[in-house]
Amino acid sequence: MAKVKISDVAREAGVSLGTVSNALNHPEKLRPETLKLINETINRLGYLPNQSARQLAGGATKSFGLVLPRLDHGFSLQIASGAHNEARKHGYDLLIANADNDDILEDHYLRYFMGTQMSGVMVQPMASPDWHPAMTKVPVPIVHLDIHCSEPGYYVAADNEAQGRIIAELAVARGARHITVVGRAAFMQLTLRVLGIHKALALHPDIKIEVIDAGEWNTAADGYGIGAQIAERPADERPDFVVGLTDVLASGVISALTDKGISVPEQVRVAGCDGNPLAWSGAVPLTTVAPPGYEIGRKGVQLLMEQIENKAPAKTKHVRIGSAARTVTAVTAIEDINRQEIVRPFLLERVSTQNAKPHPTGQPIVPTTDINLGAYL
Amino acid sequence: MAKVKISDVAREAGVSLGTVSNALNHPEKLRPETLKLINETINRLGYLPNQSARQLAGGATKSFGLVLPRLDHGFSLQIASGAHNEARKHGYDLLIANADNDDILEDHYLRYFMGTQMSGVMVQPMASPDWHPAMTKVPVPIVHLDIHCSEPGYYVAADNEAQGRIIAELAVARGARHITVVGRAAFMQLTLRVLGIHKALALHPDIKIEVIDAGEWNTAADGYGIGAQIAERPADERPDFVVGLTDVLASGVISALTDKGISVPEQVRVAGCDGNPLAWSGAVPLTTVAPPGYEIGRKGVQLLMEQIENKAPAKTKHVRIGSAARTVTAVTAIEDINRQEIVRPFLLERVSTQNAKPHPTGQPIVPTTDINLGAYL
DNA sequence: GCTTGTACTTGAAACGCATCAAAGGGGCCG
DNA sequence: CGGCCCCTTTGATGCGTTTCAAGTACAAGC
Repeated sequence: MAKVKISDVAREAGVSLGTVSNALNHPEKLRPETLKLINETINRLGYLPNQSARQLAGGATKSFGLVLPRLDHGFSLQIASGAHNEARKHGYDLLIANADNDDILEDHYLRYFMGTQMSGVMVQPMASPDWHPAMTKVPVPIVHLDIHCSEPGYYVAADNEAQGRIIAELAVARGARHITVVGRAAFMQLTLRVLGIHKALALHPDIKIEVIDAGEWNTAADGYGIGAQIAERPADERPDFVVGLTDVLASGVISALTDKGISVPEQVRVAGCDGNPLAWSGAVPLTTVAPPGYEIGRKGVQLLMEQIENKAPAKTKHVRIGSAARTVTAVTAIEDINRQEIVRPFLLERVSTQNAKPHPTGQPIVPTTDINLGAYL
Repeated sequence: MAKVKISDVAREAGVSLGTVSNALNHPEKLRPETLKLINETINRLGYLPNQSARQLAGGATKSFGLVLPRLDHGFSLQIASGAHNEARKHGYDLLIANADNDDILEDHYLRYFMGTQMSGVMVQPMASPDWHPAMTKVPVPIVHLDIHCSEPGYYVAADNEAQGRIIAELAVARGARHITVVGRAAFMQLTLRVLGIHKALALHPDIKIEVIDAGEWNTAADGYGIGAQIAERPADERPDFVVGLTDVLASGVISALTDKGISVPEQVRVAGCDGNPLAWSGAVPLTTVAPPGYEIGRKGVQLLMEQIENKAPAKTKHVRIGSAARTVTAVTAIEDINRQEIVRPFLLERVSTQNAKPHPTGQPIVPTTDINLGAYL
């Protein structure tokens, strides 16, 4: 069971080595009967091309790498999904690596991908991308997702600050007097959300605001714990509006409040912040802001293709994807037939299904808009 | 910005090519000062080793490939998480490919991984693994996850049939008279669940049972649609127990019923079948059976390691992981302080946290058991 | 029959690295 | 001072492909 190599196939089929290679890569160059003969031999021998050798000899392969901070975060999955579909559309493979919230690992996989002659690499970085100089010197297209900074490079991001702003404005509109933000702003995305919340509330100095740290992982369990803690306060010290920095947190809070006999949203309103499908399946609806993860992944691949196809690509390009506000609005309009402002996954799915999208999961609802970062800052 | 290669580093550092290679792979062989010089040069030049060349020259790399049918299915994510952690523990990388419910793609990525000189490959196959002969001829360790069949090979699976049986027995214990199974049994796993349900109910011919197809994707939206349909029936034609073949379906059903004014679980009980964290975050708890995805991923990697380390590995090995029943029981016991039998993610997390597990996500609660398949059939 | 052209096929060269036998250098002992 | 051994470094070799210039076979046109 030694490995079958191309020369074995060639010998066995009675043709030359180069011909077999052509059968694999340029079948149109071969006489149909030769091709058939070779294919039969390949199957008979169980030959599998050695990708490493292919890549070494042939330069880049048609595949992209995607490094994600975690796999169990719905937003990252939306990115993966969008990136996958777009990549396949261009005939590229997509390989995903899980950095597991570890920046050493993130760097590791990044280097791994860049060294594998990937055609392009995408990262959803955990922190600011102050890359080792090596990164920028390597001639592999790279796109940073869900983050923006002033360094040169390609970036695609949702507008996290706007997400915070929108949810805060929503709270104000609902007459909130006391807002509690739940979560640890460990990652830049979350930090930006908090920033957005503060900016929006700066216009309303009369509204009380507090931020509660939610433990390292921002899990539903953390949310539950804090929810329980909030429930035990005297009624007048209790917030009337809770914002979970992630939807999962918010959903934990809802569960705790409900368990403790505090009704949501009658007594306390709870909102999420990241449109995370993980948190959407519950029977109690959760108001949230939906960032277009799918679109971000898609646009990321498009930027990769752009860099590949242009000989002299732009040095820097910032793209901000779709206004979260519009998503909320659109779905809210539909949801008005129900009892309150709601974003639910199946309703989102229906919306996109009605738009004749082939497969509902994670499909974009919000149009993509390219906006120069400068216009924002 | 031409690619920096090892010879460039060697020339620049004034050492030979082999020395640089040693610096990368066997640093202990070098004099510390030489090593330091080389490392500095590597950083200065931004050298990144070409993985393809490494693999070509050096044989297999320490990395595993994992092909999953979809990324947005919680169970697959648990597998990925378990596999990832176990792989890292052994110093291996894990690369994930999304087959996107497409068996052509599944095959494609499988071949890709096998051809990349991966040390091992895992698949969660969509259908029965009647591989092309090529698969078995390639000397790369392979483990099939979440499936079992009689063909030779390595398999790790949850006991899907038992999952169905358990949920059906639960329904009987709750006094169900009319059970509705919701979902399309498109994949073998779901088929096995239905089989388990039928087997368990065969002992209770007086209980009415019906199966409703849920559309191609078994989404929450599909569940919602069917739930609405159930809600509109006259009360006496309505089931008193609904089983969603997936938790997502079940959660859609719950939402619909609740929306239509039918209370869960007072009027209709709804249960899931696959312990999918995606569906767990809601405020209305969902009874479900939790298959140990994390454990399956972990065990998969262990089997890979076994094949790698043993010169003459076993031809065939079937492993069934952990009883789902016990999970339900364990958590139910804890949940008794609340209002009903419940499995909720944060509670699961707490259980495992109490057990001093480092990171809660997807951690195993159920002990792993290796059981010969023969004992089951 | 010879030339030109067309349609395939060939095989050597290169891709960037790990490996390993061999060479080099330095210290120690007799 | 010579012989030995150990530690470090060297560089030629080969890994399995792709590529491409060069070759072959055959047909058409003169």
